[in-house]
Amino acid sequence: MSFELLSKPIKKFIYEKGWESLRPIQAAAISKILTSDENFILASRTASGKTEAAFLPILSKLDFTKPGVQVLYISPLIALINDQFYRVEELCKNLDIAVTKWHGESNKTLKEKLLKHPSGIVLITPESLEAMFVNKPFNVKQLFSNLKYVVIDEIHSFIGTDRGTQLKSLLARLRTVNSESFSVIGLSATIGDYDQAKKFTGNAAKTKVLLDKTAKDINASFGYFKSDAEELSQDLLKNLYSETADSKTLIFPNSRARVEEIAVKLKKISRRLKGHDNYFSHHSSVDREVREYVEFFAKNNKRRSFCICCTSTLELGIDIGTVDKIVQIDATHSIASLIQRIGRSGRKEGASSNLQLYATNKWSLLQSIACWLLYKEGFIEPPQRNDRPYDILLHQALSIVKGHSGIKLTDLIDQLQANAAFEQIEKFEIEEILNHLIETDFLEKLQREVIIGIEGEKVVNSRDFYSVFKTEENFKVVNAGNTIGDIPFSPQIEENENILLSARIWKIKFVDQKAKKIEVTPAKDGKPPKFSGEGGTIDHKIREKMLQILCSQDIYEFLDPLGREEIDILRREFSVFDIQNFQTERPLLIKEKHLELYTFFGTKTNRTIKLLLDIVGIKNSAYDMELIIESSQKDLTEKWKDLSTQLTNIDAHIINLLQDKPALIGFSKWGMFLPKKYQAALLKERYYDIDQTRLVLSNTKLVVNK
DNA sequence: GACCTGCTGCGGGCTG
Repeated sequence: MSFELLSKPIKKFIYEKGWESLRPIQAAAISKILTSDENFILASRTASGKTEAAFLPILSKLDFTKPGVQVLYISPLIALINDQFYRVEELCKNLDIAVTKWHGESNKTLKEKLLKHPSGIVLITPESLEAMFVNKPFNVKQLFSNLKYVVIDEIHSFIGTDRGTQLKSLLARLRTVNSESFSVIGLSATIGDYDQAKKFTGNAAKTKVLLDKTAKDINASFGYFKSDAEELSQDLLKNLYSETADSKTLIFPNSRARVEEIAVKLKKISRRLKGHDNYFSHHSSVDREVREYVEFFAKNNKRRSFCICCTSTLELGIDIGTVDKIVQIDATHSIASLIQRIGRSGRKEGASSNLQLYATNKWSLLQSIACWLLYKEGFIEPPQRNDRPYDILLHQALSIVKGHSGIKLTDLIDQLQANAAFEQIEKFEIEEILNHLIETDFLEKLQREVIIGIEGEKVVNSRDFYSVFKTEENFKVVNAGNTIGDIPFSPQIEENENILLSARIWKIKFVDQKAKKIEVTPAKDGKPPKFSGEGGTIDHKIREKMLQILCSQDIYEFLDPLGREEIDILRREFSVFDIQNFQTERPLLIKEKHLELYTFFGTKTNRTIKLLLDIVGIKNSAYDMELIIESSQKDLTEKWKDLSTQLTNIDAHIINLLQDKPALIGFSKWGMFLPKKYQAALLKERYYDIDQTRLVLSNTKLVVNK
């Protein structure tokens, strides 16, 4: 049915490809996109043909002989643009439609060609689009004034994030140069909140979700191997080796250090047992060219087994060919992440996914089970709220002023106020922030116009201006002229220390502090580099599920005997509390000298509770799973009832806190240039969770041990 | 006890 609606050349393309039928999401998207100008979110699992679902109808529908770029495809990753370029170009090859890659690593001559003859399809990153607004505002108009469609790939990676707010603002700015209006198509396999996804297009009322819930079969097994924090147990490694030696595997531990540990140790085992040598590591500290080689190897090798240990660098849709098995070591930090990772195997039609889970300590075991059960229930955590992004507004204000090289202050205010990304920010707030930028010399006022000020010049002319996220400073690791990767400096980095990187072992020969360079030679034994990081943000629902598991008697068939035994031990430990309702009751362990409150709340709620306890003067230290409280039970229960009253005055508390610890705003790259009041508002919305805390404080009953 | 992402314009030197 849908097929008949397509244009002749597109039908011919499908015949020639030998496709017997359209996938469900494609059939749905074709009939909807061809017959309306609404926005759509295409939600269906990985490798279900979403790219074609968007492009087949768009290519059928539009007249590409018209001047100007007709379709803008936006991706969070350069690697994804490079992959999609081939797919889109193949679709377009008989249609005489120009397809241009536009990102920091793409060919400049081809970019110039596009500027001379704007037409066809452009594939771009948000940062490159930002740069275009800043440096080539005239070209933005020339290229995109006739734009008909914007396709956003992996749209979940933008929703609720700073980068997403930036993109949303850029789309709003594109609309102001667009002669008619363009439609937005978002693609994703993991949408946690459909209403938020609809809002992302800038017009929720005009956005429809097309959903294909068909899931793949998954063969899952789960092993518990207790290990210490430094090194994995030998039993786990042996088991992992035998499970993966004869297949194409992706292994996801949760840190770069552990990636290196596993890659090196499995390779050692494999050499001893005369197995294959195709063990790789893939994460942000591995040199880009080395990573590209690993991706190339995986994609182009049909028969040989391989094993890539990786972080979330291989979580999104980069094409690495067929993978037989996914290994997850310890709990993912979100269900969305688990779904993306599972999606990397069994990509072929009809093939099922194979998942092997491991846990190395009791809390991670519990969290892994919670994630797995929530995954099977179909739960995906909602994205973070980002309703009043003052920091991104500040960044966009600088970007607009720079792009205009002078703009009337009232026009700037109007533009920001009309921008859908900032719709919840009041006009007087915009004025206060702009006035602050003028006072701090980021902007300079010349009668009615504003231009970039002295302080502003320092940031807008930097290469780092175009992104809204922060990056750490690294040292380059080099062996005989070959770059192996980039690692953060730590006290461990000194001559004659041995480190692991890129699945190999190195001895440090020379550290050049000035050039930020580390010379290394191959070695036999060593340790992973030290990487620093904040703890992850765990959703409330995962923690609640963990308590539910402890309170239930369910037996988990998927879990190995050691894992079941560990869960039994945990359940016995918690049986001293008589928890009847896992949603409203929380265990409070009374010890001789202190109290241990097992909150089973999400990370942000834990943070907020800790802040409130500090405010009322209850000495405490916060850990992931528990709050250690140094006060009497009587004191705590009395003040607990009163904690929520502190929430009424939370703004003043947070402002005070910021005076003492200005570094708290460090999570936001542009937030540090805001007035303190707005920094506090950012902290309140993004670092703490006031609403959830209010809710749990009014509902939660502390249950003490028998 | 975390992970990830991207990047201009200009000038000078070199290659074909």
